[in-house]
Amino acid sequence: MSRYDPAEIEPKWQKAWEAAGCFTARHDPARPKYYVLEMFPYPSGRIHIGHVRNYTMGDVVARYKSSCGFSVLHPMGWDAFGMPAENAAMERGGHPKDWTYGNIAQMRDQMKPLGLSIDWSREFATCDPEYYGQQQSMFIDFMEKGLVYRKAAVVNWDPVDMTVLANEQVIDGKGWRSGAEVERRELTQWFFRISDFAGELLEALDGLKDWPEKVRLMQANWIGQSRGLQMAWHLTAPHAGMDRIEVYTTRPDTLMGASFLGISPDHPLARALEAERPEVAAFCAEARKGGTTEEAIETAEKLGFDTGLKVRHPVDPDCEIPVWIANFILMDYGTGAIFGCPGHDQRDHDFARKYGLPIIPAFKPRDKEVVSEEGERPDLLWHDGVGYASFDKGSGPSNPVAICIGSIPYIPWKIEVVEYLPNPFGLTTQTEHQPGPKKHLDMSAFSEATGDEAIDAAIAHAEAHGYGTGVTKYRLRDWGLSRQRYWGCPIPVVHCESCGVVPEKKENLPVRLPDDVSFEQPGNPLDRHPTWRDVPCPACGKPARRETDTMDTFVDSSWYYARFTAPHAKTPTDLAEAEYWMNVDQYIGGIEHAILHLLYSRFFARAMHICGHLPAKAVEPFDALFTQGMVTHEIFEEPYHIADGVERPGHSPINSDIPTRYRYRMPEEVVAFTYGDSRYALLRAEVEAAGVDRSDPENLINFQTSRPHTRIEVRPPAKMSKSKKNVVDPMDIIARYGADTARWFVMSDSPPERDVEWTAAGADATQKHLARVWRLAAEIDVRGGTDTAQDQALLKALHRTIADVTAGIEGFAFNKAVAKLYEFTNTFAKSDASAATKRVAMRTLAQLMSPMVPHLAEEVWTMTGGEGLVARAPWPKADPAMLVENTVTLPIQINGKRRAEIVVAKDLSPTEVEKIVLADEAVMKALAGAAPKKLIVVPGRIVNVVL
RNA sequence: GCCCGAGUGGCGGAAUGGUAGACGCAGCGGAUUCAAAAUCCGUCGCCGCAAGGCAUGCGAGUUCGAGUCUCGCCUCGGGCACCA
Repeated sequence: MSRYDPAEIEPKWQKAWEAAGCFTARHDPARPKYYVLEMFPYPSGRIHIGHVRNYTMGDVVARYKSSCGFSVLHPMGWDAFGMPAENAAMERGGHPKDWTYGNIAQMRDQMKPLGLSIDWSREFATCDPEYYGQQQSMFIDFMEKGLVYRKAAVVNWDPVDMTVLANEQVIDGKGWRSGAEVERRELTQWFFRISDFAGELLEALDGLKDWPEKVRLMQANWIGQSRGLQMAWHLTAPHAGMDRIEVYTTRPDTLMGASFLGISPDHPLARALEAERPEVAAFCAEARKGGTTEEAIETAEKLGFDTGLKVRHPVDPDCEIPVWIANFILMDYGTGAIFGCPGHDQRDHDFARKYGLPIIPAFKPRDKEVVSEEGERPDLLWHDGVGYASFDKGSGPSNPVAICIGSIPYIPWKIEVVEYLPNPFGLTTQTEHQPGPKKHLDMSAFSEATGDEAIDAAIAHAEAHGYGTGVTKYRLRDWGLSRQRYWGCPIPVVHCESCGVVPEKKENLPVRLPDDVSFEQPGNPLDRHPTWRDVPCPACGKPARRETDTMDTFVDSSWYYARFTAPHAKTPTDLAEAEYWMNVDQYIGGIEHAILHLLYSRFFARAMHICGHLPAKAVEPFDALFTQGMVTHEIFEEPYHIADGVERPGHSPINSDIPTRYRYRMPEEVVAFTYGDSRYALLRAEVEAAGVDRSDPENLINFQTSRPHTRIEVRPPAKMSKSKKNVVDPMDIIARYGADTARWFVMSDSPPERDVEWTAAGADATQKHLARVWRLAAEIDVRGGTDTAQDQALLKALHRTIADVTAGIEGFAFNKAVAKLYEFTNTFAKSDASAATKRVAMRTLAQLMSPMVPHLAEEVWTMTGGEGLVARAPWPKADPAMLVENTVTLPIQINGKRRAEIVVAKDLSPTEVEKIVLADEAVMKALAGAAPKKLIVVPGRIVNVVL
């Protein structure tokens, strides 16, 4: 061989690793273990470049740790249940199972040429009955321990297709296929009691030292611990057997600003009124329209309905305030009822202004003025009707102090120190005409209270006067796991008229999904499958019905890491194996999983421990977490429309009622280009058919201009996702350049935690570099240097590189490790050191490169006389003696600007440095004979002369 | 709307509060070659002939010194409980 030929060397070394069993995880009590895991993929059909990035990172860690002497577990599996398989069955026919296993086979074939150090003997898919049967067994254990229960919960309901929709299937509040306005509907569903663990899951975050701070923060916010006041507001007249409304608030200090009480449309009182009065029913129906996501609810127009009922203020029973039903109040949060304080809450403020409810301030900012109308205070600057006492010159407003929206006072929470006054703002007249409380909490002791102190004081007041209790609540809700879909793990219970809900007997597990199902109608085929659905009761034997809901796919991914420690055990886990391999030492995955997947896994590990499936040490299953950035790409949407029942390309004709529709196009299907400041895309097939010369954007824009109605929308880069079709197939890079080029390419340049927009430019250059390393190795004997005097310099650079690359890999700074390897390669190429030394240096370089480019590394290792496999060689150690520098270059700043530099002995005393600095030409010139005002010497780093 | 991030040359990016732009890509100039490919050498933030000045999304602040710390904005991305 006379050149670098990845097509020849890559399969060769992959066979060698396999023959040597390099990657088989061995339970070896004599050695420390290291478990590295990348979040397993959904088998969409083809790997994309994001997978290559993710799995190469894990592979670098796995290979590095293996070289460091650890017994490494590095497994791979498939998160194989979920909606895309059902969608494929609906669109193209076929069975989700065939589609899924076909995709798995394809993706495995695509991953293997990457040369990942994966123990494929542990591979499984979550849709394997062997796996989901163990999951069902654990579900029954969870039932026994009271970790699972049923209750009513809302789903997105498509009234035309008569089916439950996932949030993803709700687009602008409408069903994705039917286009019908989605409703919120209640169903009885299964729940895990994750909220019982809220406090523990929150506290344990502190122990996760090797998790990114931002992930811990996101989880803490998600769990959302709050200290607040729960209290009863009594109805002036009992209604439907209810005489009070329980309200929870995190802002009890604003109690005196209450001007209305709001309840959820699903509150028992609202339900009662709904049954009595058609206008309430009509309002509640309207309020239930739209999706169930928090985003949809928060951003929907605020709607309210005055029930006519009134409640008494807990502090001032003479004060009666109205009860409204409002669409932004969720039954799931708190008690499903709030008191509205429009003076200090933006949402309540908007609501009050819309419906003409009073806005009553409870406090004012200390030492700040309150103003009314825009224009009254010319010394203030105004922005959107809000006055600001100070403005920074330039862009935006800051320091909002004097607050007024229109003529209505409004104080946001940002102000830390507030002043609670018995009669804030002197609004006596206003309260006489409006139903605000006339008695006031005496908050004068807190005239300089911060928000938190005032909240504590208000809770203390409520408890002392017996109208409320301080409680700690969590935002975290129980985990609804029921899905009304086929392609998921069946919930192993049977509904019996006499026995109720009965778990399936464990010996009958797995409850297998039936194969004979059709997806021609919407909805869950299990519901329509009598021979699968109708079974005898496991307890009494009478005819009964299987549960037809399946489990959320998050359940599957909440314990796969534990299953990898004993993937074929006859129980969910094998405790001896779990004891050795757990925890996952390094978990790697996308930031998009920062909250749900990781929180569910943390809960599941605890539940598994309670049921005896995991040792106590594994309740936090992931010791260290790294969240890699996403690979993004532009999204292309092609317009089309349907006229007279026929699909036609392009936008619908102007002035027609026909809607323009869009479909996604893959990057490879379009020619994208920039013209002026805009991005354009054309269908590749059309450009090619028309024979347009693509080398000049001018031609492309002319082609576009000739057919404006077909303009493809180019959306900004977003996470690669199959549903948006903005995925790039890495297979052609691998086929053309080899796996090592693909691996080196994704590890260089971008820091792994950052998102990258994919661009293929540079793969050529990457391969050139690898070929250069190969050539440098091959040429050592032919053109080997002769100057042994240079040996020491080369070795010194080598040891510096060992230290830097090791630090880079340890710190997940792969791009910096790669940069150091480039640097050393340049040093090596220029060095005229002896052939013997060069051989040693090159062999070590191969080792340092081996986690990223393992095939090339083996080849170079062998060429330079390395024994055995690099994969088995111990990681090189930097000799501390070789890292010592004797001199250092100190930049000299004059007034903070660099003006000169000096080279001094590394340990020269500051006093000596000062002497040299003061004698420096540039410094003397700047000083012009005067003494410096100040002279700062930072040993080993910098000198600053202040004039 | 709420929570969490990110923003540095033409591009990807580097920089324990201490020389902004390591390293790579692209570009430009040169060597080699009949020519090209490949390879090698050099150059490369912006303005300026130069001295020098200006530069890390925008505006303030702290500091001898700020890409880095603080405050306020802007833009983009992720998550928001049934996408995985």
